Amino acid sequence: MNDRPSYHHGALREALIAATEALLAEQGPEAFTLREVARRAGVSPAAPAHHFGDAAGLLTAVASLGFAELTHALREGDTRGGADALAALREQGVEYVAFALRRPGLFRLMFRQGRLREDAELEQHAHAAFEVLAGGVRRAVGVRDAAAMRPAHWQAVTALWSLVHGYAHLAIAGKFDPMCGPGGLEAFVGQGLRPVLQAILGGLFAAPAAARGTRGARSAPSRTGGTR
Amino acid sequence: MNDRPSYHHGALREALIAATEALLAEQGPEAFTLREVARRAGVSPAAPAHHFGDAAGLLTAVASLGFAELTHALREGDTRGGADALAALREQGVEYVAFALRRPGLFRLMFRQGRLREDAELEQHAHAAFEVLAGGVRRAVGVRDAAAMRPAHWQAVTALWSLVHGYAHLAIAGKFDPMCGPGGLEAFVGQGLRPVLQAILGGLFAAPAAARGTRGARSAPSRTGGTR
DNA sequence: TGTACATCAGTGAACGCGCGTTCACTGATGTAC
DNA sequence: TGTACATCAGTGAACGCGCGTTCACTGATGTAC
Repeated sequence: MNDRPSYHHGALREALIAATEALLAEQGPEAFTLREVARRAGVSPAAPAHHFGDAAGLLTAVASLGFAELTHALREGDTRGGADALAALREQGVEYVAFALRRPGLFRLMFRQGRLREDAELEQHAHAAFEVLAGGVRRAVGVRDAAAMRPAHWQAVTALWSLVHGYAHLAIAGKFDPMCGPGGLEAFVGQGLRPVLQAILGGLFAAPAAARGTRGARSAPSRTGGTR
Repeated sequence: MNDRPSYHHGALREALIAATEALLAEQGPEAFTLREVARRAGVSPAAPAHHFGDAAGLLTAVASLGFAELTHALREGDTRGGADALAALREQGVEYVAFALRRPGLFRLMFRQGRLREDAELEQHAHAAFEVLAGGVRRAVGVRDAAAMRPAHWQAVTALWSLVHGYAHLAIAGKFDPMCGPGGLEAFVGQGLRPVLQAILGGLFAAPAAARGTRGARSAPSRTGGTR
């Protein structure tokens, strides 16, 4: 099993993370075992313990990197949206779903209870991703910081997050396949997600229902004209 | 192990399903094993095979019942909404999330790939639940049947489904806990979900973006006044 | 109404499996003097 | 510049575990005549 030039691996930590990501991509979080990852890294089953303690430690590190990558993607979407706050939110949503479809196994791991351990770095990275979204909502409603957000603003954040999260989950689970038609899932998402996000953002930020809480929605001019 | 009055159990099939549901409720789908369920039913590990073939068979049967229960709940929401099509959709959404929070383990099982086997009854029950939602959208846009639905209508269906699905998943995963404040998750959902759904429905069904495809949202009167 | 017999629904011991983790160990590396 | 030695990062055999499934079996039930 040891056909390395040196007795030591040299970069085992990184190799184990890479092997885990590959396994997640190929077979999902259910297929993860410490032994399989050690096998892929060409190392004995006991070796990972030196770097990650146990299986949960390794998975937690990988999930943490996943959130960092998601944060990066969301920021890119935000930037692409430009000065139009709603367009920026919309592009964040597109990036969220694109990330999940690009890395379905990793995405599912990131939200899997039980396999991850409590970890300060993981929580920090997860929070950073959330903050990009919350920041986008703040820009859209003209609120300075988190302390100034009112319940309706939090509701808008949870609504947007829920929408893209659910969309990603259902798409990964193959639930949209029967509706896809020619072009497959990719075309379906590409054509459907953006306008839907746009419409929802219009409803969320233009109607009194979202801004005031439990009052009913009334006619009101939309705050955005849409950028495409 | 056999302290039953009779050698035969009498209603083992039902007992196994009940034991599985209890296990799902207590510890989630990850904790499910055939042996544990047999143990809870007071029966030998080989007994379930007579009724369900194998572990996937039992889980599939349970998931199937879960979809039937979900369908029932959605219909109740639809009815509660009354003649107002958007209110009916909104109440369906509330029911969807309520179901997931009431039976988190079962809900997660229902959307877990890998643990379920392909099964006609499962698919039929899952489709029935979906059809309640799609039917609600049809009523809202005044379309007769599935064949008459245009892409924008399917987009509305996927948007609503995604929203409540993601909301349920994130709530179950504890992601909303930091935002809950006093009253906990239940109050948070109760106060936040309904108005958000209302606002989103307004955006989805009033704005040209959702109705026409990729055009931007424009100012338009909301189609509903809200019922609370 | 009784009896023979097929079928059904369980038992419980045993199978092989892969898992995470432990253990004493050892080769390589780095550091102090 | 050498040398002793501590520390680090691996090995690989072994541990006990719980799993799903198999197997020959047996007790109970139902049916045909």
